Amino acid sequence: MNSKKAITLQDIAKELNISKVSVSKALRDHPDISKITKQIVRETAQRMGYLPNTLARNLSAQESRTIGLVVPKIAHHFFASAIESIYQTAFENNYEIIMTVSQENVENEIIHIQTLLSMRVDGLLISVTEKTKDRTIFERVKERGIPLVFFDRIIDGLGFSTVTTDDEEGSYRAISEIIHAGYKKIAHLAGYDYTSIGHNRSQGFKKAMAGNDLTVPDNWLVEVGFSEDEGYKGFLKIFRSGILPEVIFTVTYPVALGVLLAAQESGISVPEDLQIISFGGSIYNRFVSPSITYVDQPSEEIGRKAVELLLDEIKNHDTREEQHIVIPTELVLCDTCK
Amino acid sequence: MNSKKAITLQDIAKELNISKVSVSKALRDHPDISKITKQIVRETAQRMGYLPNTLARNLSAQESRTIGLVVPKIAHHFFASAIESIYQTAFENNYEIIMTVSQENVENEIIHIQTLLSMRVDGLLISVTEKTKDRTIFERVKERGIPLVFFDRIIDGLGFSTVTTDDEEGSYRAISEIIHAGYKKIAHLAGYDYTSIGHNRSQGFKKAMAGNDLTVPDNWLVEVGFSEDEGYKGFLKIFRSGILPEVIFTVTYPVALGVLLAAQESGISVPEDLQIISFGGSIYNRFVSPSITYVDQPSEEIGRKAVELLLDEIKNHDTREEQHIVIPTELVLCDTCK
DNA sequence: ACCGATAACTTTACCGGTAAAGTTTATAAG
DNA sequence: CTTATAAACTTTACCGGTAAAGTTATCGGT
Repeated sequence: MNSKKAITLQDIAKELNISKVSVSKALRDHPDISKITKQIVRETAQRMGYLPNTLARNLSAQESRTIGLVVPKIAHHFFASAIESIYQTAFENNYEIIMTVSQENVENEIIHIQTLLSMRVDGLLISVTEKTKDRTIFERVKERGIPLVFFDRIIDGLGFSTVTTDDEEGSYRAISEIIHAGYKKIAHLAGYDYTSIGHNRSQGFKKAMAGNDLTVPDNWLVEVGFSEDEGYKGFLKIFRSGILPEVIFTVTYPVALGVLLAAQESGISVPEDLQIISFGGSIYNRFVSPSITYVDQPSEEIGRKAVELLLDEIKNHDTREEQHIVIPTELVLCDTCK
Repeated sequence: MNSKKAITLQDIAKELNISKVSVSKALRDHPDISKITKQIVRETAQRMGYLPNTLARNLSAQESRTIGLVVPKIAHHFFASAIESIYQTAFENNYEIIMTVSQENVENEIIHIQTLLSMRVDGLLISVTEKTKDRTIFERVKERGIPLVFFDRIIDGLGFSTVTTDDEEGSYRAISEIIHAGYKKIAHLAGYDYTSIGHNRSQGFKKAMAGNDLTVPDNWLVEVGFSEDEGYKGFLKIFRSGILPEVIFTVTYPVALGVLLAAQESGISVPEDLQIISFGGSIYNRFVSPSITYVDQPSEEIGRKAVELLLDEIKNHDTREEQHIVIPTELVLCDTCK
């Protein structure tokens, strides 16, 4: 029952008394080989259950038709959905994806990038962890000339292309809109400022507040991670600091859920006593009560664009300039912030 | 800016005026090489940014330390969570995962399995689509002697190991429990009977009903797919057929959400007029209103066990017997079925 | 002084493909 | 009747590693 070694070109060649190169050519429909031989070879390969050895082919071809993907998490609506569309788009273009998960851990991220480089992927698709600051590994990738596209959570200034949502603009418009709806006391559970999305979403928030002559007390601007847990803690920080705002704007959807939970446990009713608005939603949001008003990120589009951009860079290796695609978002009004 | 070809053992060898085999041995800490040389080689490799070519290594070694994974979907709580734990467990054991997504499509599933075999993965981890009936491809895998472990959605009778939840028993106990709580009119949106989970969950349901001398009218037993969409349609089928049951038991959580949505749109209040109970839950369920009583599947444990079992089979290739691990579930009471 | 053992390499061969450069035979052109 | 040309192969070389076998130089034992 042991794994008998797989059929190779040589096995087929021996069977037919021709050279393995002829078999290789026949299967690739090379003009050197006659129609009859091609036919026979194809049938024999089929019959013997031949499957080409991708390792050998890629080693020889010096390309792998494989893309390396590094994401911080899977079980998070935005990523699950973006990943699904990345897989779909790659599949349609005949590329394989090798995905790795950093678990929001910087060391894992580095290990995974190295592993993917070792596997000689044709390009990299990366969304960094919530803690990534050090750029060294990315500079190394740059030196090697491996195409890389960042999506959603990016590192800029390195000359790599990026695909993001309009974090600043989207936040700005969303907050402006609810200010015009009459809310004035707005707090922000922001992402760490050294993360691209943390910084940009926070910028949009600040601009909207400043543009409407509203000030934000220090303890209404709290830096947190991107998880539910962090939202929970973040709410308590604001709650305990004294005065509760009318609205809390959160950097991600899980953070909003954390706030919701912490508020409920603290005896604060949402949306009666407190409004929540988040950047990013979830397919489950419409079942959540109260459903949270959110800035919708088109996750599938981000995934698709990221793959397309990367494939473009892989093909037009030397000619391509770095590109920065920004995908517009829109505010979806739900039970909160009415 | 083009991708300059990567550093190889030969490059390091030339730099140091030794043979590439010595470099290879030095980096692998082979006893043939002196301490001083090893030191120099390591430093030089580091300095030159050497990363081993996994393709070449695996081709030569005839093993890849890679597991092929085939799942039907990602953006579904059970899978997102199981996948995350599969990745984690593989990472801890120094294995890479190559995941592919069938999108519940049988043809894709076959293509992906072939691709993974071509990539010479050391083993396969598969959860089949909701439509998979044909066993041919799995028989081929068996013939090749490649270790394969099915998880959650399995095909049995082929001699492969499986990791599942106690679908039948879990359903049986859950339904028995709510019968004892006083509910008698219970419908079931079942999965297709040729799927393992569809069949087993349905069996458990039927046994519980029969065991309590309850009959199930034909139109209260509807076969559907595993998605929200299917739940929506399934509810309408029951709703339009005349009499509404007190409880609808759904084969998956997304199906339950579909029922919830369709019920609400049809003017049926949940949980006042109708109870829902589902096999499988979601981290978001506690935010859903009404939260749905569900049979909890330990998705992380399933993922972890599946990887461990597969690694075991990869290592003890010939000696291992097929194993069938069944992981117990428990009923989690929420807003429905009180 | 000679022999065998050992340390520290080097050379050769192979993994399973593909590209490039032969080789043979039939056929068409001059 | 040569000779160039094309068709249909075969041979050789290479991709970047690793295992196995071969090569030196050194050293201790007798």
